[in-house]
Amino acid sequence: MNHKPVIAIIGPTGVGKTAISLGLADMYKGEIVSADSRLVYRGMNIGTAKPTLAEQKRVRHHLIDVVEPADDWNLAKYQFAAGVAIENSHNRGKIPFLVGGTGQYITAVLEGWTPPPKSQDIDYRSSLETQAQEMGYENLHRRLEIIDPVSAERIDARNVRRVIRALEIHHVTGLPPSQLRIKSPPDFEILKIGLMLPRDQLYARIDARIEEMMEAGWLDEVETLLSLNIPQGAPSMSAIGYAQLAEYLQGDMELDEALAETRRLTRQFIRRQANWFKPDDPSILWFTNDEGVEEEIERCISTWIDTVPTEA
RNA sequence: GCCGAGGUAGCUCAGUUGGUAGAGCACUUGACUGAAAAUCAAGGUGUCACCAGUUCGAUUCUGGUCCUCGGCA
Repeated sequence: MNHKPVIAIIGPTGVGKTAISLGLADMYKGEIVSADSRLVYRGMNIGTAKPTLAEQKRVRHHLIDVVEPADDWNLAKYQFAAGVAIENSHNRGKIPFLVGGTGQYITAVLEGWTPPPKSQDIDYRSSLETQAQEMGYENLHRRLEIIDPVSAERIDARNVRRVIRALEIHHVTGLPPSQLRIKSPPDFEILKIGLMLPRDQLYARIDARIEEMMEAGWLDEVETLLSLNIPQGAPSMSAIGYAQLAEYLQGDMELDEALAETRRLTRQFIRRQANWFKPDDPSILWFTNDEGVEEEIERCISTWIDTVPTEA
């Protein structure tokens, strides 16, 4: 198979990506490759709005439930696994639908980011974290200026996490990180479908969805996670809502406050997500998710498929 | 009804010894190449309750009015 179609369904949390992509994947013999940094964790179902088991059965899904909440997960692992999933779908003659709300993951896959292999050194990283606390963030940034002025220019000194990552890359590879920001775009035929809704509608949907999650037993889910003794600071437990409900369960916050905080953080998240995919991006076909969108998108996909070069 | 406290940004409040005002949060925008639901940055906002007086000038001082919250009847 030499034509490699990939259909990306993008949009903020709560806009309705899951429902629509399920219908589309059904219709076009697709498989869903999740692009979501929280759906990878087993046992985090309700609060992540993970597709149900029935839904996962209806259409083949990838990159859901692939690690434990205590495990390490990152962009490099995602990119590798997504690459495999996409290739396998193609080999089966299926169209992979890249669906999710993690802009970094989607962009990395579609643009073919190639971060240096094996550039992680957790010990070095934590020693820098200690230094940042003891000597201040300016100190680390000054060091970055010396080894890589280009990165130092791009990264705000106060963004300690990123300054440290840049120093870490240099420490492991011996090269300035700015020279390692390479893209090698994959040879996919890409269609990007964007789903959107006006902010106020989106916010209202989110508020309602949080209520539904609570009724569905979100608290119990968080309680179970707490019983697993996940290490402090594990990315999984930094998920919106999970962190707040954990605080409530540990007696550090009122439930009302935890839920209000969750709504607030979700709204901020929606705005941050919007930075990855802009309404004026000519490579994205945007649709407002109201009555009849699915038909509109189907027409659009059908037309597009006809233009994809096929094997002779 | 009396006594006390107060009315300043969407919210919680600070402040101006008289020169028309500011923090946090909310909200909006942006960055992002191995934590990304993470991390970080930038930004606007006001009849300073109302009316009058003193003053070159009042949100600030004085008087009155209205409203809110306590306490007492």
